[in-house]
Amino acid sequence: MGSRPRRSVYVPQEIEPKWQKIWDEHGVMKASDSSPKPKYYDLVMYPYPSGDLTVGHARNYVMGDVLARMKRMQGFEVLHPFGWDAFGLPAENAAMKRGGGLHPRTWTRENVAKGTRELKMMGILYDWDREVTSCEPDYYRWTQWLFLLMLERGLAYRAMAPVNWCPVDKTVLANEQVINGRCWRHPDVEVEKRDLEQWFLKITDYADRLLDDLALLDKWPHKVRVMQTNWIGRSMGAEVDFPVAGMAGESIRIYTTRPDTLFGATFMVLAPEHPLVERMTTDKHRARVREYVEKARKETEIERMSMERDKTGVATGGFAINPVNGEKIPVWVADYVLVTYGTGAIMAVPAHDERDFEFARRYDLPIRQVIAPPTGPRGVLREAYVGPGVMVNSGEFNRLGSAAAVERICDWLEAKGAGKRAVKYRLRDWLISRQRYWGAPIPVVYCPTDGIVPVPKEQLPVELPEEYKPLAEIPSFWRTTCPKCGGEARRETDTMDTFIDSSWYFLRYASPHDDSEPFDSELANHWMPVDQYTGGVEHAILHLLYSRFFTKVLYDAGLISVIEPFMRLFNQGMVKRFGQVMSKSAGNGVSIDELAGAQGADAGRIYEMFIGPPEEDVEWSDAGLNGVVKFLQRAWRLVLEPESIAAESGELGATVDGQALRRKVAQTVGKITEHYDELRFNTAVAFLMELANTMQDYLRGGGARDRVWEEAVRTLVKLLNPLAPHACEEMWERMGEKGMLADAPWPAFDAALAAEPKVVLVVQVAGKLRDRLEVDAGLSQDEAVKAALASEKVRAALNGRGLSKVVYVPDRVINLVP
RNA sequence: GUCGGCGUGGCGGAAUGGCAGACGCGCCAGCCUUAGGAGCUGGUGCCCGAAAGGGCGUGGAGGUUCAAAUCCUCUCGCCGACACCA
Repeated sequence: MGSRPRRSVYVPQEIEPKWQKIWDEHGVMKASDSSPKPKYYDLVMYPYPSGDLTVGHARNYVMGDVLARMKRMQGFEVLHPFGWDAFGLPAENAAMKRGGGLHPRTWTRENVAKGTRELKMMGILYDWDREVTSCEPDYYRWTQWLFLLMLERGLAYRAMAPVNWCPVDKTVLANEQVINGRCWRHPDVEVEKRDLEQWFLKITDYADRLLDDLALLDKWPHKVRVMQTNWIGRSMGAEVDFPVAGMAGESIRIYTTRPDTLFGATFMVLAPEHPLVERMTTDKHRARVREYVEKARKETEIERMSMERDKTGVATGGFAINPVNGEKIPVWVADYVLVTYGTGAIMAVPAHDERDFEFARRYDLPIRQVIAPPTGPRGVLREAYVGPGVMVNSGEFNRLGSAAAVERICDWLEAKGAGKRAVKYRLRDWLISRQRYWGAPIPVVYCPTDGIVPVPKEQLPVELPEEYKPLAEIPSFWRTTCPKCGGEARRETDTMDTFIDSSWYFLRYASPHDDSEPFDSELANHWMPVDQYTGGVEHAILHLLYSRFFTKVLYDAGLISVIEPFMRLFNQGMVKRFGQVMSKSAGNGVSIDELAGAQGADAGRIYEMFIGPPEEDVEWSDAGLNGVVKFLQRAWRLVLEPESIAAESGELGATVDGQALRRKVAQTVGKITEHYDELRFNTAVAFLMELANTMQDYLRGGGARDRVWEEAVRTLVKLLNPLAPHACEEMWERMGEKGMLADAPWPAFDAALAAEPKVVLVVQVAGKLRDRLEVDAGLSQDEAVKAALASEKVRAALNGRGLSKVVYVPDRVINLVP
């Protein structure tokens, strides 16, 4: 290589802007609604426009882009849209904190422009014509429309709810704004609990379907399905009425998942807020009970929920009758019973419930065992036994297994009218009111004559006023007339939780400019469901559960034909640097400008895919990035060295080396296609590196630059294209290929071509590796045994012993067991 | 506390019952070069050995299997979610 040929040098700064412009002009990622091709809906969770986009955040968008680009080349009509989750507290907080007093709208729009530019710099292609921004009136008009749909369907209602109230700001705070029981803006001010009328969505009506349909989501991460299952928290049990002693016709209804332990109930507990507390309490106990209830009410949610604190409670002095045995048991009040779950009252079975056990110990209440463990000592319990066992001390149910007893006792309760089977959920209705400016106004008015009146749909949107101030302080906003009677009325001044905005945006992408409805049903049915949904695991419950809920409501309303929105879900890991999640504000971010200006967006893209398993958090390293740059440069040289362009024609696979190269190319096509599809990008990059290495070895070994070589080069460029699209388009053009690479067909996998004629057969003797033999592929077991026994090493290991067993896995391993 | 996940070379990781360590980083030796944070060649799990070769090895201990990083049981460590839901 004395006199080097003049090389074309890879300069990403020149080619990246060039191709970004061309893609933009050609509308490469524009999705056609009327294409005859099969559709593929590739969606990434739309972000909050923080203005903080780094290469770390971009990782997830690169994943979506790689998939979109491959699916396009594979002949799919790909919908790959983008938008902005622009409403809500984060945007408002950021505007206040970092925007120097900017209006949230101004701040948001600036960040959207910035973010769009940065995404384009990374070479990520979206159908920008379909961009949605949740804070713009042409979007939130339909968010409001959907609220009205919920209202019509009886799924939106107003109710009193205890909320976090900041006495200084005179506003309700979101849970996220309460830090250690104090207001986030006034660290010295404790948040109060207030009962206020709030809007709720009845997601609990859908609890069963949300739970049962998780079974359809077999391509979701197991973890997310488990989390949603637990969040919904369905439990089966019974409601039982315990008559109150001395109060005819009055009873305490409890809920239990363990009706088999009914005979073990030695006392009862009411939540402090339970309506019967006051009436149960005898005069002697009144003062203490009132004091306790008062104290419990004052405590914040945070204090009350804080674990590892001793259970407290007071006796009411009242008694109730256990319906199964007529026993009179004392009724207590304690704050470990929650008024918001079940019936707000429990029967306490200290022998078989850890919490009741702890409480009974503390207040010296009786403990009666009614389930005998199948094994182990009986007698005095040192702790609650919560497992199954045999019924004891339970009258006619004695000697039954506890599982059978559950059914028998439920039957008994139902026959006697003392109780019934019941299902309860941990899931609560969704509180959507926010006393905040930056959200979609809830479109109702309060009329002294007509009560709550929805704003007529044709009057939507209820637009946010220009002035940035709590809506309740803007009379020009809330002073209005009743749509029904025309009289003076007051507008709702709360806005909606931002999770409402994101519960339907994936439908809006189907018809983003529709100005007569939230989405065109036909188009939504065409594109839905989302084939691949990619985003952070932090949304495992809220966003994903709410979106599933909305989808089911819209299905019931006949507006859409799918019951689940997202078929396949993927949670990508985060990019860290110096041990912390990369972000501009943390000062450890690598900006997209920096990257593009130095190693180039393509190197960054490949690196982000190569850096580690896509679902794991990964540590950014500049050294690792350099390795990828070298790979990219090597690929560039392989493809564009002058000799490879001036290829000779020749017979396909004329030489042994040529055949091997063809085989490697075919194998790589198979593996890359599969691994991109399964989002296993780190291994996909490794296979491409292997291919490049093989190609380089081929040339070094004197391989001809014939048609086999040309085909290898073309295939390498195509397979690499989704990862490094700028470099690959440029190579494609310089190779003299016609048309854009983005439009070129994806290479087809040829299994016959990929098959290895010779394989290395591993020979084990009694499970220990003794030799490796190169043999023809597809050997029969007899042939394999013969080949193995021909080996000196194998014979030595067998040491003259015969074979008692042979295990043969064709083309991989043969295990000879003496 | 409960549930879920993860523990593999100096490092990121690969292999989901069949050759442990693909691919890359780093490191070592050499080549090329005026130069190298460029390029090329070879090597690189650990231990014994001059070598041939042998032994050991996927947090730890057992087990299932012809065969285990992979499946099961227990255990240790780390991470995440939920957290009195009766």
